[in-house]
Amino acid sequence: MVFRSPLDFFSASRLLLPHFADGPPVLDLSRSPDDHPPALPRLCFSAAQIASVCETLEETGDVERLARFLWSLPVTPDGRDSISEHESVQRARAVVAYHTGSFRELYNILETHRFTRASHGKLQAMWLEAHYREAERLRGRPLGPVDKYRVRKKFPLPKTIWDGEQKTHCFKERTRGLLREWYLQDPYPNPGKKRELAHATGLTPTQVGNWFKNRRQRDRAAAAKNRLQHHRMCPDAMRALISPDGSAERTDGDALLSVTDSDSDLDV
DNA sequence: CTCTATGATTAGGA
DNA sequence: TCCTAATCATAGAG
Repeated sequence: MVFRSPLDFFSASRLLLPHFADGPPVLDLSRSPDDHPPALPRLCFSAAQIASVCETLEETGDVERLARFLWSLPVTPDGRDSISEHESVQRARAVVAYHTGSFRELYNILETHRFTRASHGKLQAMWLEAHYREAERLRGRPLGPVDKYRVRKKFPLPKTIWDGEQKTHCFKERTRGLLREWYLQDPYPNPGKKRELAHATGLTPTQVGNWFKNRRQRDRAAAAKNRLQHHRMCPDAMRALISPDGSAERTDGDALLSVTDSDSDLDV
């Protein structure tokens, strides 16, 4: 036995890293050709240790060193060895491929290994960024939101890094009805009320907050538009609405009320 | 495709 | 921290 604990191995591997080019000692362990995992403690231990090194290097963001470390590992092309089976190792390979611009390799890694939910966010971001960059290079100018949308449509996330969860584009009608009711009663709910509403609608408090925020913003925008339109149609009447001292404070408030019915809320 | 509606995110202020 | 304004993202209608 070479290393007694993960920490031993890790600190050793950090020291040895520059010399790994000729093969780290830990890899010289004899191992059975394949798939009978007789659960040799030594074998599993080593692979797990390598995985742990990958994780740590990935966390520190030292991609250079991570790349060198991966380079030093024995690689079977099909990636079916006990080392490659560790998610951390595949994730590390993906990170390195991404940072070196080896997008083909990145896609291949992401498509051919199943990753757990905890990795999904980061891997999804890399998948998308890589495709954006390729598309960007192809057309020679930065992508706009619509271009990116098309790229996402063209290269859907592989099932290996996406559990199929979909963002809801619209809340349920009942939910929106509840939100509207509460909004009319109080457009600025305190945190307690937000939580209550969240519970009643099944949304998160943040979603409730977003909804109110968007609603206020869109009411104000519609109010401003209305005001402009009225102003154009009958400037004199509008002037009459402005208070005698010349301030226009009132118009905001009453426009705000008038707008709620411009939003197809016929059913509240 | 464009336009619209609507949920989410971000930057900056009080 | 919560707010606003601006903007992004995305589904659906036309």
